[in-house]
Amino acid sequence: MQLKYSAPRGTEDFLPARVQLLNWIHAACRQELERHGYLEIRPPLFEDTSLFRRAIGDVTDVVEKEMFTCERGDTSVTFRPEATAGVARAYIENKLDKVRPFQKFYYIGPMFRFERPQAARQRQFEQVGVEAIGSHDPRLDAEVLHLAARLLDCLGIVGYRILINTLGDKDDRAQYRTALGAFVRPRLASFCAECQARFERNIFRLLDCKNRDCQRQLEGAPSLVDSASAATRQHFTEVQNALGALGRSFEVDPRIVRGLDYYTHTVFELRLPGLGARDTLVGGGRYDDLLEELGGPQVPAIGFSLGVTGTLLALEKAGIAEKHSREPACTVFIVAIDDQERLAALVLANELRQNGLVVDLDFENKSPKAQLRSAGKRDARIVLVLGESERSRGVIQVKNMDDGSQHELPMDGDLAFELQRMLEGGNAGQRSGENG
RNA sequence: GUGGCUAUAGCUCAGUUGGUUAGAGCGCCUGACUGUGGCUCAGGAGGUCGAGGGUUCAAGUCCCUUUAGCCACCCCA
Repeated sequence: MQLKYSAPRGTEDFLPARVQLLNWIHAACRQELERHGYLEIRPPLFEDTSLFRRAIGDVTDVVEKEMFTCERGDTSVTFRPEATAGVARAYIENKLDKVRPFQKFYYIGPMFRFERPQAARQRQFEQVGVEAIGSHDPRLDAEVLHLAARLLDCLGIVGYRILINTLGDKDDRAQYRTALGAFVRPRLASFCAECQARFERNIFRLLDCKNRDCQRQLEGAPSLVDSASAATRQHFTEVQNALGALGRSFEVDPRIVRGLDYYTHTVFELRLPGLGARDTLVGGGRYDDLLEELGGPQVPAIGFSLGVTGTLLALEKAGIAEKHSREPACTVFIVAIDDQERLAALVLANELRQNGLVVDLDFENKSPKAQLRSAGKRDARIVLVLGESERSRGVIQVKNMDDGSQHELPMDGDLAFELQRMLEGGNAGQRSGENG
């Protein structure tokens, strides 16, 4: 069983049943996002490599070792590892600040990161996310965060934790970097090797090290809020108040620092325990300086993204995935008894389809019995049987698959209308089993 | 980039201390009086046991290499 070709590492074929599940997720998210006034935006799947370097940060791992980059002559483009950079670029390029300074966007689509796949982690993966650009209002932070949680709620995911923190502004971070450095330096030797490297590279990353010993070392470390400016502290407090007003419970966790360089002030994660290596379903935060850094206007912004791969895993564990993974049924199936009727069946299917019915028929030259079986497997609610005796009399057998009853209808009447009536009137019975 | 685990039919897996034509369940196909599904019964197709090499009279079973998948680290949705 040696296959000549297989899907590239870290990619996945979504077969029809799974696509149903994805579509359901998309639809549920879309509805909730649009209820909150977010409009869909679709930047390209790849951008100039330099955009990501600038936006995400040159020394982040995402940029250093996870980019799918394509060089062609003197241009270098990269498949987007995340969407914020592209949306920010689009906002700037289209001068949206002149049109309507405050705008709320959402996106749904694939992202690409060249890394080793593992649980809930693929090289091509999908994110649902939002970017609200043009407001520094702490109520917006709360809305965005609440919206992230709402998406999980709408999908039926329960038991997630909301963790929030503030990274303050540039000055806050500069000051905190010094304070944290002063705390860590004397005991640096007792941190893990990776943390020792992080100490030079990005000291904040020490805070979310998974190593227990490192965490213990950090007990009593200063937190950013302590040394932050009054304005930063007030913003953070107001975010928390607004969240409370929305009825969201959350935990303030000073170890939430996020790995992308553009974050400022409010950052947050929604975590669902028990998912494996990556239990963060949603990550996000403010990025008040990013647009300016990319050469745009000085406008603040905030966003999040939800990882669909992890969400799929969560839905499977919760037993929600299965009932949204069924292949769609065809409502009418046409059985041709003899070869003479096969062409007529195709033509009839075409007519019924044009009248809005979901119709299918046999393409494998199966026996009538086998055709019926196919119809049953496809969950057809009505089977039309076309044989010689029907043809000669200008009628067709209409079989109700739910109760097995059968009657004749004239071919020249409004067959589509009659079938519709049967389906709507419940004559063909309700779908057995599931409700809603 | 580093480490661990796995690799047998379409799917989920059994395969005893290496020993005759490699099994099950599900799925698929066919049939059970002429043109009728779901249930039942009967039958059938489908595997060079991931690939390459080695040990042996004999290997799915032991050893080596390799590839892929899964999982973990890093990092992150």
